[in-house]
Amino acid sequence: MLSERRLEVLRAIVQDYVGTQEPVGSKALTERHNLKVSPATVRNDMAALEDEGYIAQPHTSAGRIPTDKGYRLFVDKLAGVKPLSKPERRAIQNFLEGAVDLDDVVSRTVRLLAQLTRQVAIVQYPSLTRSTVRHVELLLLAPTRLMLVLITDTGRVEQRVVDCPAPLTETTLADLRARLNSRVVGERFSEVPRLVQDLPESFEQGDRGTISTVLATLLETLVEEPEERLMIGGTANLTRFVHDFPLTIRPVLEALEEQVVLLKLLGEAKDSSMTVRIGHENAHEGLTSTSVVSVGYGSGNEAVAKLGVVGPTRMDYPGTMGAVRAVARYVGQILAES
Amino acid sequence: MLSERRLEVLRAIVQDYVGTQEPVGSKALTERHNLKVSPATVRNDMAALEDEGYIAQPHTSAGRIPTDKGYRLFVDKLAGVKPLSKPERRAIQNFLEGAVDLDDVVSRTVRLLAQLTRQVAIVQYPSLTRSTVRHVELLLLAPTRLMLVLITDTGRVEQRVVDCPAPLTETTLADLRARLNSRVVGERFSEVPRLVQDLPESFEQGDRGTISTVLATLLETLVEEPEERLMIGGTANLTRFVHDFPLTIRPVLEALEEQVVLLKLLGEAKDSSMTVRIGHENAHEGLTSTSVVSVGYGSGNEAVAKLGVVGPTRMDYPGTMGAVRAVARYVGQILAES
DNA sequence: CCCTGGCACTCTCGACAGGCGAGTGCCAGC
DNA sequence: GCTGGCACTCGCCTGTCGAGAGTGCCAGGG
Repeated sequence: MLSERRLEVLRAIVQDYVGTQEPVGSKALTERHNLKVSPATVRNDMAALEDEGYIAQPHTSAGRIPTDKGYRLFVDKLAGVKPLSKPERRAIQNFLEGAVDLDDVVSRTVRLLAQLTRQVAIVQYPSLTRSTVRHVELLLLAPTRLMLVLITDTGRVEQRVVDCPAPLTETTLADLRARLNSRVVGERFSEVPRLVQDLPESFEQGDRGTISTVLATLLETLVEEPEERLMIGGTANLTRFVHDFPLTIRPVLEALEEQVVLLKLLGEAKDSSMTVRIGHENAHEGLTSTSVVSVGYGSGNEAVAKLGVVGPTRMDYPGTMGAVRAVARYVGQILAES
Repeated sequence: MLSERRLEVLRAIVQDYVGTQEPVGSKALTERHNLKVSPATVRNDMAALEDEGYIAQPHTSAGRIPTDKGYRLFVDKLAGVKPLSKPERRAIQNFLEGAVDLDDVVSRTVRLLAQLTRQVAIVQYPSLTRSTVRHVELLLLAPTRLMLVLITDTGRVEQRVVDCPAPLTETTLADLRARLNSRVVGERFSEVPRLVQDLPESFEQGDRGTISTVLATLLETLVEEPEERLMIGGTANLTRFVHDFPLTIRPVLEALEEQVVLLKLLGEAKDSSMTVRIGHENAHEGLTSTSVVSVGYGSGNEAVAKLGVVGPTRMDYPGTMGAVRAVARYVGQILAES
């Protein structure tokens, strides 16, 4: 186990390195933090920390920088979550309250998060699986073609065009619409398949094929989660780290374009509490020099989706975590109101 | 007026520079293109081209590179549009046909365009103003709160929550829904205000306020074009130009995050034909070292939106224009079918 | 009149060497 | 167990130099 002071030294190293982006030496440490010991002592501590793998030197005789393991310890034991200031919280609330629809909420959230953390922000759209049905609409486009519109309690809208095997009359359609809605409105998506299972049987023989087709499309939309969508923003912030540049930024931008990768990233943390994945803890190899801070958000107690930021491992963890948590909280509120 | 051969020299310079990304000298030119004259002659031509402002040298005694003016001449007079190969066209069609809804069409188009051109792709969602109404749906969420859903002929869906001044019954709502749809379905957005103007008068006194509120929201959605949305992709391609790097990429990423800027960018070209804006021709200062190739696309003869790519001024114009044109054409087809 | 080969000049780029300074590890003393 | 001192290492910066590429100009030839 590391002594109290050595932990203190590690904390100082992380803080200084995050601030200056440069390897930090023993002398600078004693000057900037009042550790009440001499540089020589700190050097001994640093040697110990290096043996344990918490810090490393880029080259012999340069200062030390934290390793992934060092950041991990810092986040777990040494850092709190820095709460936002009153004005910041007011600003968040004001900014989010102006949103007119779900797309707008998400896009505002992304911009806000990117601006607050000065990093790349990722916001997942409220997930379908945990949502409930608000309404299902069916529109006849042509005798054998109709459009299915699904509206969820989170305000999300999905639509599909369905080609029917046989023509359908307006009356049959109205009938189907009414019965369908009376069964599924207010229900969770996972319940829907069970609830509509026997619906075709209550229609005339000739229409059953069509009804089944429509229902199949509906279930597809619900179950397959055809696109767990998300929005990202603040990619320009990547350019703030000009040092190790093109090498780092390229794979990150590529990873960010792969929605699948990002969804997996957000999905990896099982529960909805705040999660920090540092450097190589991220499975995707384009992101091994970045850290991901994510948290669930939702309209009620339960999280319906996640949001977070991606930044260099050398990020201001307390500040970032504070911003992410605060934004998630307010977005939850906004969703609950609408 | 420039002689035939000098134009040929300019073309050669542009082609070589686009290929190699390096200033091109007189000797290399005569070797790679059979100009049938000596390097010395080419040097004289180059001096003339430089006097006219079509090319420039980064430093004394380096090769020449084209200026914005040079690219402009190249695009206008010297370059054709390079048609895509059969397999490429097949691939486009196959890829786009798999789309399930409008979002999917747009997202596939973006990815496709980014991949084909190896540049940043921008696709605007089909615009509301030129669209027609397919259906308007009204749902009662609470006695004084309803949701308005607008579906356009391009498959786009907009929804708004409306707070009513007075409670509304299901029957009145059904009545409104029916009358509203019978008037506006199939009509252009610009016609709608006129068509619904006298609608409140046909309802009972007590409901008129509510009806007016609903209609006002509808008109707002139609007219204000509250969000001309678009999607971008392929930003990782920006990192292919590692040379002048952080300086260039930063403002570009920032500009790309500003949807307003991009919409203006696409909107600037008045008609829907292929437009190329080179370097400083772009109003936004973050984009002065990039070129934008854009074209309108639509389901019928008329364009409903635009798409294009953003890349460095030193891009392969014929190839890029070919890809952009082809993609626009196929997207139009897909939209027309659905 | 235009093209051509030759020549001197300019300028960038990479390699190399030397000096500087930051930072370290170790040791003896308190 | 902490501290000051000291020798050492090594990366970075600077200046110098030579090579190479490209140019502009000029005189000669078709």
